[in-house]
Order: sequence, then structure tokens, then C-alpha cells
Amino acid sequence: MFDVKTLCLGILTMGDASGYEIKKIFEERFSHFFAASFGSIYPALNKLTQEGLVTCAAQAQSKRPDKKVYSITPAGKIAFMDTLNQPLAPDRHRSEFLALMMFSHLLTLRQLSDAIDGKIAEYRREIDAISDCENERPCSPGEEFVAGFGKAIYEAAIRYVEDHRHIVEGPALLSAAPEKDLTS
Amino acid sequence: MFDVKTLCLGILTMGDASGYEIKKIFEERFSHFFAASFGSIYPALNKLTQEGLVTCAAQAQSKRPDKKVYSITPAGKIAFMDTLNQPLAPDRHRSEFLALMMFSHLLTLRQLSDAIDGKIAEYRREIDAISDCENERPCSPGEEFVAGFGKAIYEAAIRYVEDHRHIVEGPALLSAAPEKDLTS
DNA sequence: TCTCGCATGTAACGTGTTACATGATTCC
DNA sequence: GGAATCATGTAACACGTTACATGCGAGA
Repeated sequence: MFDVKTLCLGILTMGDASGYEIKKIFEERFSHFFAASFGSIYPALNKLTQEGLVTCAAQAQSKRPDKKVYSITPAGKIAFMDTLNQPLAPDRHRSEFLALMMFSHLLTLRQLSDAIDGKIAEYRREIDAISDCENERPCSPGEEFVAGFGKAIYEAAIRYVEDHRHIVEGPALLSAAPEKDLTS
Repeated sequence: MFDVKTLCLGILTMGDASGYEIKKIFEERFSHFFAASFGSIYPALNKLTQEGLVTCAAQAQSKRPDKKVYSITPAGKIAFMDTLNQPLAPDRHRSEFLALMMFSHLLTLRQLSDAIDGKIAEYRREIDAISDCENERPCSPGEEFVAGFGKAIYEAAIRYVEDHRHIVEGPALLSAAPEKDLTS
């Protein structure tokens, strides 16, 4: 249901924007549940224009490529409202961290602890990024809800990992500590 | 770092398996953080065989295609241990539900509530699936950690959505209730 | 000076999905 | 009788990323 093209259209319901600005919106407000690169955004905007769902006004700029500001058309609004009625595809998650944990028995304690510490740090950075974003701009209820969701999930992840890392680190500790048995 | 091919190799470190069985393992134990279809698993196993990282023993079966049981080779084990030292790519999430919530102001209360109720039900099903899986088989520490993580996240998601759905449903309630103002 | 931000776009590539082809057995 | 499970495989397709091409202005 929600591909890059559809989300570009959706973003344009919130106001006119250029491809560059849309990219920033993806990064700042959508990044923890959707990603999009220039290589997909620009072609998407061209297709939307061809289909008459958006219009494009080129703003000439001195010594820069024209800034192409896109606006959604009435047909575009209808098309977007229409996709909002489609059934939701299930969420997709891809976590290399969890994949690695599935093979924790093949790792040294050091490898494990580094991976876990790194992941916790990453979660904290995500929370900070969301907080920054919230402070910058007034949020719509939808944005507020999504931002809060992101924070809640990352906080739960940190709590879980901190409270349960011993499950994987314990066995690694034992297999790495035969010397300790001799000294005790 | 972890593509389908690498994970097939990893799964084979846990024991011999056919492509069909590997698919089931993906579904039962990896599904909440990684997905893979036959169309990617079978070609991956062929490539691994060509590269000498796994071997394949065809078991003739009456009236069925031969069951091809794959085993990891010493070279395969080394290759897999090697990839475990690579830096982890950041997690990728794709949630159409959160995307929809970003446009909650364009939805009716009914659309919103249905989407939210459906999502909560989906989260509960995921939790149940994880619990079932835990009961079926004894788990390695890694599996136990990952299963617990999945549960913790889905539970946090349910809690958050239940406690904060009013953020998006409140405004929809107001915009849908002009008739009520007349009768009160 | 050098990096970052602004600004657009394309082409090659990678990765994985979907749909198709085939077919027996078992459970409801 | 029909659906699900077992069992493998391919080809077309979708989708998106990465790297490249271009180039100025501002600030460190």
C-alpha cells in the first residue's frame, strides 16, 4: 500500500515541497518506520506529475538547479484518500542485531557485549533524535502519536536488553572463563 | 551483512536441513525480524553449494521430488564466523500502520478505530505465535533472548497504543460529532 | 581548504517477491 | 471433494539503493 510514491503524495497533502525537502521530511519524521532515498523520490515525483496527481512549479534560482516545488492536485488528494482505505500490509522488520543474537553461542563475550552496548547506544540516539524533532516544530496529533510510539518502543527495547542480556552473556562468560576456575 | 544467503548458512550451523525446512525455520523463529521466500532460499542454497560452503545430499523419495538435505562444510563454518565479525547494519522497520497514523487527520473515527483495533489484534497474534514456538522446542539462549525481545516489544506496542490512541481518536471524534452538539 | 548544505537527476545494480510449473499424500 | 502439507525450482517483475554527474555558497 505505502510505497515511496504514495508517501510523497501524502507528504504533499501537508503542504507544497520540493524533492529535496521531501527527503528531509522522510529523514526527520518518517525515518524510524520508513526510508526513502533521492533515487526513489525524484522518479516518484516525475511519475506523479505525469499522472496528474501533482503539479510542479520551477523556481529559478541563481547559480543552482531550479527548485521544483510540487503541489498536490484535487485528483491527487482523491487518489491519496483512496489508498488510505486499502487494507494495511503487515509491518516488516529487519534486525541484524536480533539475527546476530540468534547465533550468540558462536560469539565471544567481548563480541556479544560490544554488539549489545552498541545497540543500546543506537536506541538512545534514536530516542534523542525523536525528542529533537518534537521540540523543533508543533506536531499534529498523528505525528505526536507516532513519535511517542517510537520512543516507547525504543525505551522498551533498552529496558529489555539491559534486563535480559545475561541470558546470552552468561553462557559466553562460562565458556570464556576456564582460567578463572583454576585460580578460584 | 545478513542477507538470505548468509542466514541460510547460519541456520545450517544448527543442523542439516532442506530448503523447505529452512523456510519453516525462517517462518517460525526468524519471522519477526527477517523474512525469506522460496524464491530467494533455493537460489541461495545453490550458490552456497557452488561456493563449497555447503554440500547437498539428495534423498530419493517415492513419488516426490528428491529431498535435498544441505550440510555446512568447514569452509562454510569459517565463512559464517567471519561474517559475524562484520559491523551490524542498522535495523530497518517498515510500518504501514505508523504511516497511516501520520495521516490520521484525514481519516474518520471509524477508519482510525478499525485500524488501531486491527493492529492491536495483530500484535496479540504475534505474541501468541512466539509463545507457541517457545513451548514446542527447547530454546538456545539466543533464541530465548530473541523471543523475549519480540514479546517485550509487542507488549510495549499494545500498551502504548491502548494508552495513547486518544491522541488521534480525540480530534476525529470532535470532527465527526457536529450532530451531537445539536441534540445535547 | 575542505566539508556541509542546497539542489536535481540517471543508470546500474542488488535483492527479494510473486506467480507459475508439477505432483503426491493426508486430513477434514 | 477440497484444502493443506510436503517438495523443488525458475522467470519475470517490483522496488529501492548506490554511485555517479554537476556545481555553488557558507562556514569552520
